Amino acid sequence: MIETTFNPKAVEPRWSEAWERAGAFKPSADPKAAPFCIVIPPPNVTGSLHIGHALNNTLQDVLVRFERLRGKSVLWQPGTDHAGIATQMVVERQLAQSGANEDRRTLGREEFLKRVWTWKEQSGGTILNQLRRLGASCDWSRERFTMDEGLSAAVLKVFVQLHKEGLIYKDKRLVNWDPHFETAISDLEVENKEVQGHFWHFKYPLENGETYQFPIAYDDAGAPTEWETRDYIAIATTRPETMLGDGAVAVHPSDKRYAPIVGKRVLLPLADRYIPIIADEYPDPDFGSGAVKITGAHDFNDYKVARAHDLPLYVLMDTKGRMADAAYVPAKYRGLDRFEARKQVVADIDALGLLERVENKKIMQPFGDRSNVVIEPMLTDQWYVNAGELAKPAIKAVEEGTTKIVPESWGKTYFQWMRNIEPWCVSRQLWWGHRIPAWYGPDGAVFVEESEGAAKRAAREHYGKEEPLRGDEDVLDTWFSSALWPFSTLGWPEKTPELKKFYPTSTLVTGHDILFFWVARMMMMGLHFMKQVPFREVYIHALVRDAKGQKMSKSKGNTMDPLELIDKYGADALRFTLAAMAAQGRDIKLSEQRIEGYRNFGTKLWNAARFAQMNECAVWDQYDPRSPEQTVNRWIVGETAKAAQAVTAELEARRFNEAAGALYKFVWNVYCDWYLEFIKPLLNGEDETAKLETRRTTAWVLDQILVMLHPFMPFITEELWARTGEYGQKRQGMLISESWPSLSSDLIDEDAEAEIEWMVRLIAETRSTRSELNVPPGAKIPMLLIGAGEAAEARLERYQDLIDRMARLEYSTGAESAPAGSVTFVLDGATVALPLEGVVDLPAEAARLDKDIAKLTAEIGKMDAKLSNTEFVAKAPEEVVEELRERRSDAAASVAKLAAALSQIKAAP
RNA sequence: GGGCGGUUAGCUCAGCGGUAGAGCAUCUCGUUUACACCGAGAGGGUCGGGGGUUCGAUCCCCUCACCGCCCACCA
Repeated sequence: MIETTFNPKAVEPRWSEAWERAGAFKPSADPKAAPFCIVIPPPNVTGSLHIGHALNNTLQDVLVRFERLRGKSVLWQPGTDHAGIATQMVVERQLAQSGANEDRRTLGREEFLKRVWTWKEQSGGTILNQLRRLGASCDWSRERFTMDEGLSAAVLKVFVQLHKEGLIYKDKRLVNWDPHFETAISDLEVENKEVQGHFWHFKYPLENGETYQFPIAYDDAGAPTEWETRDYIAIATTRPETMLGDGAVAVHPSDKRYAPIVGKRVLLPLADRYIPIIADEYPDPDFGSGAVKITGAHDFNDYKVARAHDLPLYVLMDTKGRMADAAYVPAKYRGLDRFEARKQVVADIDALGLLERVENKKIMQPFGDRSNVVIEPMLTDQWYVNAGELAKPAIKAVEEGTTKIVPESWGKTYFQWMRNIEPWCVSRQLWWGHRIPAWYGPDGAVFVEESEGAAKRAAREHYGKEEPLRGDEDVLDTWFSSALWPFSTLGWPEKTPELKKFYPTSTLVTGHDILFFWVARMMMMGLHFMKQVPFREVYIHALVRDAKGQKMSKSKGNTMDPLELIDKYGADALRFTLAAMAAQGRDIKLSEQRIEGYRNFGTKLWNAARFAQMNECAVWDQYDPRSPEQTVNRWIVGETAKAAQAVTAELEARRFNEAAGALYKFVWNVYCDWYLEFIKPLLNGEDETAKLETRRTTAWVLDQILVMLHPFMPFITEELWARTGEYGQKRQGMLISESWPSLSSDLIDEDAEAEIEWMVRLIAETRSTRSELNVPPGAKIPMLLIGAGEAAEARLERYQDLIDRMARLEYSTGAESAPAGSVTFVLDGATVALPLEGVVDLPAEAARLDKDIAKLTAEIGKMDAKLSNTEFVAKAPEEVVEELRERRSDAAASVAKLAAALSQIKAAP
């Protein structure tokens, strides 16, 4: 016997294990089955499952299970990402906390990496196990890691080939430098944030005490009317410490105020150097003083100006962001942290009387997305990928629709970024990651090869003799290996059968936060190395945001932990909620109540199955959905077909919320609320043929529901599949390997549909207009149909047609005598008992009727106005006018009915 | 400064040319009934403001306001 509620905790682990043991997650070997492949966005090994992962993987699993049920050969490729900075950070923190007084440097590179690997082996699998709890049906036997052997070989090959093609090169230019991790990072890893800062106005004195006339007042026409004599040029900066590295002061060539002094020199205070005043298009004459200090080595804009004017570049800081030990840095600043140096510079400028003023100002400042420290533009040697070149085919593929982005609007974002893409800095001064396969000779010549041996051979050829080589110390950006994920996980560079079968992959499911980081780069690498797009479709889902800073007041830090939610409500409830909320829009805010609601939905389904079992509705494998003769059965078969068509279409269109909603409505509002109620008389009746047909239909529909719901709620459906097989015919296999219903439209029986529609309307109307019945105060109203007195009889007459239909549906209890609290009437010779419900509060009913009448009358007035508008009647489609007329007459009839009921109530004692 | 999105019931959100929807919450009534993780009802909305197109606009167009996100070099 099925118990009254579903117990996810007991059931979920059992099925997870059974599925995996049966190999249900492996692609089917059927050569005729069409391939369907999704590569998982590899979570960081350091990660633990958050609600965003839960959403992302639920959607993937829905698609994967859906396509598997549709008979495709499905591969969902799992794995994890080594996450360079994040992982190194975790292990370094662990070292710091261990109290052993060790850090990365004291351990040395080799030993440190050993520790990281140990950590990875111990903890790296956590998140994949958490995904298993969610029910993710990845082919776990194919789990990959971005730093495992095969994927590392792919990275080597890609790097070397791109280098040979000139698409990877080493360059000295300004790069975003993270002084905390002491590494370069890419543009994407920089977050610009607005912070409260200052704008310091300095005076740089002209050489030899020279002066010029500077306009300080203008007339209406913009001509200067007043001048003052100046012996300095005013500049402003948000970063005073960089002034030590200034190479010039720039003004706009059209700026007349400074025209007299362009080409002259100013004294750079503190540094005691003279720097030129140059003319360049870059300064905006209307901003600040119109003059800009040019610090080529510490600002991206200034760098361009400095290069254009061939200005010297002064690198002011070391890798930790401390003032460098360099000849051009005055001794007193050397070794100071950049923020300390800033204070000191300002104080010293002030002491010289050269600080004009200080302004408070909101400024945009770059922060490292991991370290959260201020990023420093630094002049260093780094490896770059020529992204501009690789982007071209990647742009074209989306333009031409070879890869489709869903929802389409994200295409714009993709194009905008791809069309303005900058060289991608791929080297990182870290230890954890793929080491850059470059070796340097004594003269600095570089040899990029897949192994040290190959590099040595190349060097021998180059030098004509054996020379010692020094390997590159740096590692690659984590996203470099992630960019290869769709083909490296399938075995590339080997020519594996999986690669042949599953590349290009079918769909990529991801959040928009990694559109640039990952999706764009997979497109570039996939097209370059495979000559084909990595995936046919990119589905971009919303981000789940924690309601931090939002109205949900009571919260402190209300991030929702999916594992806790699974413990509390079950994986199915969480999955269904996420899918139901995954409308193709923006962000999702999740409420726990919603999950509770969908947990209840699971219970509802569970109890429908319980009902089926109690009524011996056993599965019959010979069941033909065309066979039923009873109206309700013909009707529900049609409804099932409609539901199946809707769910299929919505899933194909990736409207997960619509698919989930269609299932929810069908199960709860159609199958449970109406069908199971309608068949009770049949199941309790005498007609054995009808009874058997109804039982089989009930079981068949339930089966269809279980299959269709399985992608969303795999555990409860699999469990019910097994349970319902216990009392009927034995199941041949597990639900996960069943077949998706394909039910054609000709199963929809319009006559049955019409009859049921009438039934439903009858019942609804009887309920809602009960006040129309003439009943004494305090009397009870029969819920279904019948009242007492003349009005009730009039009603019976009015609904005779419908009652006939009901009779044909055998919607009668056949009770001999009515139980207490019910009324009876005779229908087609059978005595029908109906329960009595509801006490009528007459004054309240009268008030409500008054209100309804007023509302309807107003509406009728509006409709009359419209119908008498000749323009409307002339222009509107005929059916619209006709509909309005009908509506008007319906409303008028309603008013009459209501008025009659009102008068009856008023007449009552 | 560009670009994108949002503003719909008390809350969280769907819908997006043809009589305003869901879940939760609220109120009323109901458990010998598959399910109280339930059932039957009810209340609750000038679909952010203002213009326009249309026979008809929550939906399309323009504009304003507020909120959010992404990109960007204003020192």
